[in-house]
Amino acid sequence: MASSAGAPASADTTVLDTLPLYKRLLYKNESDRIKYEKAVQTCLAAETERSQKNMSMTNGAAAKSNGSKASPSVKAKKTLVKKSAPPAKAGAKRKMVQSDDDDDDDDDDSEDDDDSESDSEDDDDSSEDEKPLASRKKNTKTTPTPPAKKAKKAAAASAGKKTKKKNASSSGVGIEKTTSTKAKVWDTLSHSGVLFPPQYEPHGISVRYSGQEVKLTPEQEEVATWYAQMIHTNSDYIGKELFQKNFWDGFKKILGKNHVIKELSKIDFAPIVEHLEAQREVKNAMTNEQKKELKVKKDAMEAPFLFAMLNGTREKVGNFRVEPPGLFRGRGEHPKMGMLKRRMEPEDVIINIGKDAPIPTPFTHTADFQLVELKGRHWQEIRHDPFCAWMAGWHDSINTKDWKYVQFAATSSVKGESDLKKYEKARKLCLYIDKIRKDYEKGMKSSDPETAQLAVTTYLVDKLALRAGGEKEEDLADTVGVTTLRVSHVELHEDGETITFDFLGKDSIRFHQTHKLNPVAVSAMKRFMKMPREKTYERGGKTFAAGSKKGPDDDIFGHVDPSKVNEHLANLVPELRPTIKTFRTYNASILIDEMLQEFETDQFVAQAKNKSESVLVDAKVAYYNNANKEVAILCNHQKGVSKDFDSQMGKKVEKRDSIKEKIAELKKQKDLAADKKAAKMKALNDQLAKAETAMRQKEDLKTVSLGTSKINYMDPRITIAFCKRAHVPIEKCFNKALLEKFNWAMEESPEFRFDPAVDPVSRMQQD
DNA sequence: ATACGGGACTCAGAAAGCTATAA
DNA sequence: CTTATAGCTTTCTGAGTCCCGTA
Repeated sequence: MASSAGAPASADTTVLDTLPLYKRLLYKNESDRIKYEKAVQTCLAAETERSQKNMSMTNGAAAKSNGSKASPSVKAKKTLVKKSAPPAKAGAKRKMVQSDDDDDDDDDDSEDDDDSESDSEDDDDSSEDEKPLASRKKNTKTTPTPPAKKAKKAAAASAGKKTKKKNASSSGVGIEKTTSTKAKVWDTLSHSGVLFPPQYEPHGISVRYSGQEVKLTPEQEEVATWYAQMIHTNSDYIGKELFQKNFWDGFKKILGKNHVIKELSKIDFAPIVEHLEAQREVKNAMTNEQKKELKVKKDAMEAPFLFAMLNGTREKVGNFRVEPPGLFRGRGEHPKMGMLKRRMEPEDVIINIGKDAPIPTPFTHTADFQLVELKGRHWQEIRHDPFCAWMAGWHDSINTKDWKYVQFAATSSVKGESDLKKYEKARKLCLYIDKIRKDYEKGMKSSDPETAQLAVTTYLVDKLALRAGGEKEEDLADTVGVTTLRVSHVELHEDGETITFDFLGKDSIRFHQTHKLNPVAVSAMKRFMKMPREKTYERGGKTFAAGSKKGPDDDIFGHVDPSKVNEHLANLVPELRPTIKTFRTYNASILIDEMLQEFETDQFVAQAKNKSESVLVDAKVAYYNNANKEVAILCNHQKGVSKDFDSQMGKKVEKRDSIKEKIAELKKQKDLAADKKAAKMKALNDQLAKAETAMRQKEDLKTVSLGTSKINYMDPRITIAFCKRAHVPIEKCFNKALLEKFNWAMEESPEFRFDPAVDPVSRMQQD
């Protein structure tokens, strides 16, 4: 793998000097390069050794090592592996490692206990770097090696609030983070608060009601304009009965009793829609200079809100703009779609800020981005809670239990820290996954229904990366997760192991997949579905009594809920306390880690001989994106098919066909010099290949969204290590925003492995 | 209940592609 | 005829939005 870059250098220049710029950027200096290359070699050798061992042990591993030699099958195998048995494969691999050095592994476990404790302490240390060492040490560790489990239990026993208060009152220094209790986020915090959306500027245009012009008050007009806006943008919501009903309920109140307008269907919003269309045209007609000028004004206006001072450091703020009023657009069949979302006022907003920081002034702004102070107004509350990372918040006016928060941006250090923690937790799950799997494989055979249901749900979480699925109120969209799956959501096939899931998950995104699962789990599910209803509940105004026969709308796993599953996981692995969510991160990361591990630069270069470097890099990136795609499929990250997908696809087909025609024509052509003809042919063939790749990509990614897994699920260190190993500029995989967000991971070494048991660096530290 | 992470969608601007024209 | 360029159109991308779910 490393040999391409390890070519002998001439006497006066180092190898590093001979590399193209993007490769040079990967290393600090020549010795750094050599170090990396060596590490890569070692890592590869170890990997080869392991896979050879695996080959002699298990079938799955044998398939793997065949695959890496017969590269054409790699892709096919990928799909197979992913579809049929990712955990099994991953498990087999880790099992190998563990059985190799059983003693080590036991040590790993106990050391890890300490790790998870000291992890949080480390964080404290780093956040307190500015403080005198003495005051740090005093507060972080009391005894050299406290029995971790004891500390945790003791801490867990005291309620979160209490611990919080205690810490808060302990003169603010050194928060004991021995628990999952919230940690102190800041000592000092200052910021500019929030920016309110512009006040409504009436346009004075009427609607027609039964053909008659009806004047509206500014307040009524504003609401009518929201609706007109959705007509204007041709929104799908407009056609929905529920949307219309909810809108009308709200609008009716704004109109007041005895208003001439009595029915929504008789209102003609056309005049306002026309106005909006005219406005859009004006906007589109703006010259680039005018646009730029506006942008400058906007930036200047927003500048004060962009950053906050957190413990003396300037950090970027996320969403400081208060959400403007409008019509609520729920996802899927949301019962509240179309309801009026009212305007938030300073009196609605709670500010969280340092005691010594100046209290921000509430501002709104004009259409041309001039700040306007909201005089004589006040905030709902000024809070000084250093255990909260938010700077402002307000109650959502639609889902009144919901809160909206102004938080730090994803690129901020606080978010980076919690990101790292999330991935480290998921990584450690690798060390316990065998234990968990053994537990649920045993559990699903249990005759105790709760034990069996806990086991099967955990199995599904591990296998399919499903979400938890909490109990939901009736006034929210009817979506489910693993613990709330209903009888009608699964179809068991004849063979007793194939199962088709079809349900709406988060955001009402359809999960429609067929899998071959563990027959024991499937037969257990069959049993659960035939069991009498576990508990009485109400749904859709009807009461379902416990003890009766289950129907299609009944929960399959009536004995369990997310907290029970999470509790079970926590009891099983008290050192880590993984949750259902941890499995999603774990599964996504381990999948891409293993897929990228199978990429071998040398082999790749050999295949791609006589290709230009940029083509080569493109191909590597395509390999990466394909792995990313598998993760997105695992997590069921989808995107809506754009309205003109078909026409766009049609164009691509046309283009390909026209190239084909040109090739056919060229073939017939006789009166052309052979060399010229060959050159043309090559160019056309390249074009054809490109066009076909583009078509395939477009079709493949028609409904798959890669971004979400890249942002939230795949440990960035895996990607960074891959880029370093394969000599792909990191910018090809991470855009500007992600580079910034994953700043914490950039120094990762090329041999990084997600599984700490396999990661050379983690192993070194363990020795 | 609170706090936060995750999620798809939207829209504007950028990039890429296309066409007409001129050199 | 090829090539370069300008000016337009289409497609892609990223930032921002605002809604959803978990612990």
